[in-house]
Amino acid sequence: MIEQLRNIAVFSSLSEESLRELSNCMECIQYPKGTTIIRADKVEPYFYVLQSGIARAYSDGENQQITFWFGQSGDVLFSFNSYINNRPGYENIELLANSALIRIKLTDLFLLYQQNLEIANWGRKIAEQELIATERRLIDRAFKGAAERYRDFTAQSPELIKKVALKHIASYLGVTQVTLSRIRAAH
Amino acid sequence: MIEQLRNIAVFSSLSEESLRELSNCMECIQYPKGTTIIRADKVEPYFYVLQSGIARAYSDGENQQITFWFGQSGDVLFSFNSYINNRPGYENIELLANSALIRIKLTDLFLLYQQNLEIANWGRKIAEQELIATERRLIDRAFKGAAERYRDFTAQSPELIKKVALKHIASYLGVTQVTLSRIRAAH
DNA sequence: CGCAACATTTTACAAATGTTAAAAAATGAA
DNA sequence: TTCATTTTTTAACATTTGTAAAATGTTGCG
Repeated sequence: MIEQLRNIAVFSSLSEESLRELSNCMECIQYPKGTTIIRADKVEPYFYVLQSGIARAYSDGENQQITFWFGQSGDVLFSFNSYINNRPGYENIELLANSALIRIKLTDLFLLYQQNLEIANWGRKIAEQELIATERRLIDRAFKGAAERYRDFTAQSPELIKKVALKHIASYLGVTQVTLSRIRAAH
Repeated sequence: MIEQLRNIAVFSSLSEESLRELSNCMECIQYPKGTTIIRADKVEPYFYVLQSGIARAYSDGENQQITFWFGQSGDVLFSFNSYINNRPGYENIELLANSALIRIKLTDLFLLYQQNLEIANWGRKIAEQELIATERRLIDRAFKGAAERYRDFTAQSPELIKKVALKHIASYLGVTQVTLSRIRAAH
């Protein structure tokens, strides 16, 4: 188990001992494509790491559904508002492929944060990495047009382009599906 | 000093002892309106807390300057990329009013993160709060029109509307100044 | 296969926002 | 105050993006 975890980037910096403590709270689970693992308006009690598969987070609006995150192998996956504020979140997360996940109960994880300095700093770095990625997206929206964001996305996530419906990619990029089609047509 | 810190929300959760350790690394400084305290393309060696005053973070584009953050009393203020990755950042931060700040050298802060469990968790929560605020803005851009974002901004930050140039607020909201004027004209 | 369900593209038109330039208003310094 | 500078608004027009609906393409199942 512990050797297997070493191959997952998010765990690679942890010492043998911390990794063992963390692994005591872990479960491996597998879900089929189409499973919704996190629902808006519920407090989600687990923190997940996606070992294999694809996930997307979205929120429902009046007449639209906005995708604002995609996850791939190695990515961490959690309801921000459940994890941070212990409140129901605004995101649904569904699996777009059969997926293998590791999950950790938040109550266990928070206990570790209060007991283990290395794990507390590990949790800090997870939040920091998510933060810098999110802010980068906000700034990219200001400086780059939709066509450039689409090119960047295809360059950085070629597997997602193949496997994810374009309507989801369109809302992730902040445009309608019609606009994305126009971008793609302009080869 | 320590009593003074207790009144600043970001420090309020810390124990007497941790607060003393942290305060050993602190300096109070004052800068006049107009000072640029953090520059893009420099590694910024300090973490700041704004005791009083107003700050804005912006990035320079080809022919535009995009404001993506405002800070007020009690807000933390740091170059994300310096703090998280020890690399030059993409943001400039300038003061829009005479301001009093507390600063902590990052090298000292990182040492504390490796020594003090409570401070490590304090740093984790700071990143988490910034994360959830940033993600909320990204989602708001998808679900709300520019007029609604402007109304929300005026409701949540009435002091900023009074004191910050509208051109900065326009770019913060993701529209041109002309569009913001039109929104305001439609009372 | 052949159909049904769903995804993607295309078209025509509407609405929102951007661009540029100029006018009006506000600000700050002498 | 007065002048110069900067900010904000307004106007006219161009461009982008959105909306709705139809056409085309794709997928999976009986």
